This record gives sequence, structure tokens and C-alpha cells, in this order.
Amino acid sequence: MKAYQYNNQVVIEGIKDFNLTHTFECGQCFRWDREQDGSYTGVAYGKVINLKINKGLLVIKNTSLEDFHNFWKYYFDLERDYGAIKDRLSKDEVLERAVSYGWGIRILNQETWECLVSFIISSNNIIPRIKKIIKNISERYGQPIGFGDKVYYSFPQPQDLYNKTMDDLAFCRSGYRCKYILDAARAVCEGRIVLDQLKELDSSAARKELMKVQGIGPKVADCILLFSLQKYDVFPTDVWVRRVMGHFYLGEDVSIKDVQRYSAEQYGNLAGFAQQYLFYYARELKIGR
DNA sequence: CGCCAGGGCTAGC
DNA sequence: GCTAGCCATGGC
Repeated sequence: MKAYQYNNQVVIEGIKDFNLTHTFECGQCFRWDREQDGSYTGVAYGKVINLKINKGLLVIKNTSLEDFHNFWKYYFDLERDYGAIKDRLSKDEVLERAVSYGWGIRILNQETWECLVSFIISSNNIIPRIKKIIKNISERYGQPIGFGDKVYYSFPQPQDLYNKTMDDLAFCRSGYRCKYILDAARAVCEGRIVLDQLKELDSSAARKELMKVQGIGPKVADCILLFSLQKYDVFPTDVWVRRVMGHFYLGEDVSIKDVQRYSAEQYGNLAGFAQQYLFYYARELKIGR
């Protein structure tokens, strides 16, 4: 992987197993928007960048080589060999199809706090509305960042939401989840949960810590573990994943617990990758609906 | 109108 | 340990 800087953009050669649509539309993140030219613009680490891939060449606008090596290549998981992962998963017939469909998915390494709040909001919700709620919160309590002729907003820090009230958050339209967002901010600010320590724990222990926060149950915890803490042995099981697993393997009325047991046996430490290929495949093709 | 959405909480067994 | 009903919101 060779990276060069030209003016305010970084160009990376030899990009494989990376498709922006697959990666940004597979439900793992809520802060990236497609532009008319097929590129994507989004906010992370308090910075706005725009990405485009053309013939194995990744162009990142509005960044530096320093930032690329310090966090973007980590954020986009560019140093992982997805070819090897896909080969191992593709031994299964169904996964072979799912991997072939979402061949360019990379599991992002998102910021834990933003990921945590995002997936609290995701519970019993739909993706377009989740994106809108996160946008609302960022515009109200985040910091403005100019890029091109637009203004973007960083996601607020825990202290920015600390001591806010239900009335303060009512504008964002997240309903009963407002209470959970406030509890999460309190939990972090008061040290009831230390996000920076979670990566040192194994998945099971980290999940227990996360579930101390109101609004974080097993599924939301697994999403936070997978999308921001590099825990790849989890298999977040929502209605779509339960349906697709029931449809192809376990019977339509399978329980979440049986899906968890099966995925652990079948996929082991690649469960998280398998889950993303299956989720994207199932949701895009509306399998089981 | 009812049903559903990347579920979780609570009460009741 | 498990399940049933409830929960704001908004699109269909």
C-alpha cells in the first residue's frame, strides 16, 4: 500500500477488497453520504473527508499523509487482508453468495462513543431515521466543520451532552431513547464505564461493561464491540440477521440464542465479518421478507 | 387503521 | 432463565 500527498489530498495505490457503497451502505455507520459523482463525504475524528475509488486508486480529499497514517488507514481497516477472510468464509455456499454480493465491505474502526450512541438510537428503528437523529444531535451539540461550500458537524463529546435534559433532546426525535443517550453521557462522564479500557477486555467482559448503560442490550453491545472495538467474534443478531439465518440454516422461527450458538460454532473469530456480509445481502435483497 | 423498524426494559413466571 | 407487553417515532 503506497500513499502519496498532493496538495490537500492523499492518494493510495493498490486498493483491494474495498468498495465505498458496500462499506458505507451496509448498516455499520450513519455519517457518510453519497455525492452525485459516486464519491462519499463524511465526518470522523472531528474531520471531514471525501473519498473516491477508481481502478484500485483511493483518493481522499481534505486530508494529509500524516492524518492518513495516524488514523484513516486504521479507520478504514486498510491493513487487513480481506481476501483471506472472504476465502475462509466462502467455503459455505450461502456465505459465498453473500461475500460475492458485498465483496467490498470493510468493517470500520469507528470512535467508540459515537458508535455507542448511534446504536442506542438504532434499537427498534430504521436506518434513514437513525441517520437523521444523529445529524440532528451533531448539528445542535457538535462543532461546525467547513468543507467545500457546506458546513458539517462533529459528533458531540460526552461532556457536551452531560447534564442535558429530556426536553433538551426532544428536538432530535429519538423518542424514548433520549433517556438512554443521557444515561450514556452520564455513565462516561462519571466514570461508571471507561470506554478506553474496553479494548483490553475480551468480548464477553466488554459486553457486560457496555450493558451497564441503559439502552444497551446484547445486540447493541455487539454492534459497539464489532464496529468500534475490534471484537470480531461477535455476531450482532437483529431482525434481519435472525431472518436470514432462519431462512438459510435454522428455520424461520429460530431464536436469537440459537443463532448466536450456531454463529459461534460456524464462524468463530470471523463471526463479525460473516455477519456483515449476511446482513448486507439479506437487507438489500429483502431475504425472508 | 395496523404493522414494522439493526431492541431494551420491566414484570411476571 | 424465559416470555409478553410496552415503549416514541414515522413510513407504509
